[in-house]
This record gives sequence, C-alpha cells and structure tokens, in this order.
Amino acid sequence: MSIRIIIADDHTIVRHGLTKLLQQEKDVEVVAQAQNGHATLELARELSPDVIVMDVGMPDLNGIDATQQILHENPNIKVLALSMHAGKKFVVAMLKAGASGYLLKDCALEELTTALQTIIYGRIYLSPAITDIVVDSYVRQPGEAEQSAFSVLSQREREVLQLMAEGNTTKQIALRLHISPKTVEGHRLRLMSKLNIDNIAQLTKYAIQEGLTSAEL
Amino acid sequence: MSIRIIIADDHTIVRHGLTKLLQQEKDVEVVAQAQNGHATLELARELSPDVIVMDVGMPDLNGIDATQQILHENPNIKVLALSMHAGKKFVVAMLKAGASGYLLKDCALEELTTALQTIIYGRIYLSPAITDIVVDSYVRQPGEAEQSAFSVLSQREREVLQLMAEGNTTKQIALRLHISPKTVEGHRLRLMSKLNIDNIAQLTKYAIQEGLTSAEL
DNA sequence: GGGCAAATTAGGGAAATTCCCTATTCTGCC
DNA sequence: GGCAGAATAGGGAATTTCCCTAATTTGCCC
Repeated sequence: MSIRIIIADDHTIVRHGLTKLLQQEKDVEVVAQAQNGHATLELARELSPDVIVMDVGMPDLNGIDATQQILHENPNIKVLALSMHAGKKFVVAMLKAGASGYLLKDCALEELTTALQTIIYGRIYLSPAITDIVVDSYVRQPGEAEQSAFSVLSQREREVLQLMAEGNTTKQIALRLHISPKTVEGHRLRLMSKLNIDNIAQLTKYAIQEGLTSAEL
Repeated sequence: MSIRIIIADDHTIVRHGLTKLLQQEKDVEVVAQAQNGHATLELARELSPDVIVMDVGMPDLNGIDATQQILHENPNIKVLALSMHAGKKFVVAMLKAGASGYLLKDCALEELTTALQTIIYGRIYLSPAITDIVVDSYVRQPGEAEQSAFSVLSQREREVLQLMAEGNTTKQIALRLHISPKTVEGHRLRLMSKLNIDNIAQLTKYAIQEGLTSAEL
C-alpha cells in the first residue's frame, strides 16, 4: 500500500512541483493539496493521510500552529516541515509542535524521498544544516528559554497577530475565526500588552521578524 | 582651505567611524554630525558645508527627501549618498534628488576619499556596482517609469507614511511636523488611496519594501 | 501673465473602533 | 478540588477614522 500524502504550501508552483516530483515515486500518492493552515487542518480530518508535507510560513494559519492542532487531533499523522529559512525559532517551534522532520526548501529530491522513508518508519529526519541548530538548542542550559512569539503568546494570540499583520481588521478576523469581534479585541489587547507594543506598525514588524508574515504585500 | 563636511547617519557607530576615518585625511574637516534628516536640514542651513555624507535610510526624514530639500535651499552643497543597499529605486531616487555620488557602505576608505575628491570638483562619483544600475536605468525606454513611493507620493506624504510605519500615531506625527492632526489625516487618506492600501499593516510592509523604514522594532 | 493641477493646510460631524472593565466557561495541571 | 491561564464576549466611555468641503500655495504650461 502506498503512502498517502497531503501537500501544504501557499505557493501554487511549489505545491504543483512537489506533487509532480512525488508522483514519480512509487509507493507514494498525493491525495490533496492545501494553500493555508486551516485548509490543511480540514483536509487532515477528512482524509487522515500518512504524511503532511507542511510549509512553515503560510498565510492565515502558519504551519507550526497547524501542525500542533493536527497532531493533537490525530497523532498518527507524520508532519514533514518544509521551510526556506533555517531560523532557529522555526526549527525549535516546529519540532516542539511535533513535526517528524525538517527540510530546507533548497534540498534535492533525493533528500525529500529519504526524509519520507525515514519518518514513515517513525524516526526523525532533519536537513544536515538543521541538525546543528537542534543540537545547539539541546546543549543550551534550560532557563535561557527561547524568547519568541511561539513561547510568549498563546496559539490564538499568534493567530490573531498573524491575521492583523496580514492587513485584516478586527471584524474580518472575527468572521474568519467565527468568534465575536469583542473576543478578537481581547486577544489583541492581551498580545499587545504581552509584547509591549501599542501600534499596528510595530506589531507588523514584529510579526515579520518572527516569520508570522512576510514583508510582501 | 579644507573641505567642510557634515556626516548624516542614524547609527552612532557609523557616524563616529566615518568621522574618525575622515579626520585622518588632510584637507578634510567634519564640522557636524546628524542622526536624522531634519537635523541634517538644519545643520546644513547653519553651517553651509561643502559636502554632506548622507545615509539613504534614516528615521524621521529619509536621506532622499532631505537631499532634495537641502539642495533646493543651497545648490552649492554636494551630497554624497551612502547606503547599505544597491536597490535601484534608492539609487535612481537619490540621483534625481541631486546627489553628486552614491557609495555602498561596504566600500573601502580609499573609495570614500576618492569619491570626496571627485564630487568636490563638481563631478559625479558612483560605486562600481552602482554604475550598472544607472546605465540600465538610462537605457530603459522612457514611459516605463519607476513605480516607487518616490514618484507616486508627494514628499509630505512620504514623510507621513514613514512616520506611520515607524509606529507614530496621527497626533504624534502632527506634533512632530508642527501641523494639525487634521492635516496629517488628510495626508494619510490621500496616500493610502494612492497606494490602494487601507490598513496600517500593509502600509508598514509597503514602507519596508520601499526602504522608508526597516523591519527592526 | 493667467490659469490649471497638484500639494498642503485644516475644520465639521457622523460612524466606527479602541480601550478598559468585568465575567463566564473550559482545560490542563499539581 | 482548585487554581492559573486561555478563550470567549458584553457594556460604555473615549478616541479615531472617514468623508466632505475649502482656503492657500506652488509649480508649470501655453
């Protein structure tokens, strides 16, 4: 029986490219594609795939929070993180979220298939460049914790922050998340006081620095 | 008689470094330093220097608009632009503003002194990497104009945009520019409709892309 | 030089949003 | 069991935005 895979990436070309590449492998079947975290979440529920190849930086709901939720609902799914950046924050957060592997986007096809083979057998696969980061993080004394959006803020707060930094109004966010605008307001106020930021401009810059959104319009 | 110079750069280390370097040259005197565009403007009025070494990306009032105003008031001053980026937009805008030279920040001291010698004699000095860009821009058909903040927006609009992207409120901007908050509002509304952007988050990203502000907090 | 378009300035007033306080429910954890 | 933190949301005062209008200035084209 072949490995059933969902591809999650916001760039259409990347999705299609990956799909094309994986279709040439035997024992592999791409059952769905998603262009944001929420869609991935729902597809994972419906299809229960073996593996999700997950882009870390996606609009709407990022790969890290999506991974966390998906694995909470179905721990049998393996998540293979795929990212452009080797940023420590992303790696640590993704692995904490329960990802089974972390690949850099400039890797060769062979590495992708190797990674798939590895994680399907329940082991962890990391890009060579990533291993150093993980070891470094492991060696560091506990106490000097990661000071990033992924430790200071709650998941909902990050979600609201990201949507704000993508240019959504309080109302739009409320609609998107199916909650009251008042609730979104609450999240906003709390996360801004946590970050000690009191304006949208700096909040946007923070989100860019933390990789929750890109500087593209 | 020695060349009287003003150094304008927002980073203290850079300013001090440049000053130190230039002090070792004979026939050169650093008469003042400024850390933003407005300060440079005033110092230029007071001191009428021979040359201003001007950082392109400064908070408050950027180097491009500062250059434009300074040269408008005193065309005898030579402005030597200094920048980290070789971005086409900056180069074109800076030269349009009337700069006599454009240096990249990673150049050697020799290049700086060469540039000073060159522009003091009324000629133009460009970093080698910059020359290509200028030629390219020259070769391009007129008609396909630069679509950047420096052509679409008025100077006041850019100024307001930058201050917004730096996290200032309408009131704070009004105080800074000594105009009514109502006027700032007017500028904001107009520039946002020009850019077809209706929220601060995207506006901040636009300002980052255009180099009017950085992604740092 | 007359005039036109664009820039800069700014007020009035309705509408929307933010800010702060309070409160309930749920979940994980010791 | 209970406690801390997260997620939810309402009320109401205060602030800000949004849209309209308008005066003055400025540069520029014929």
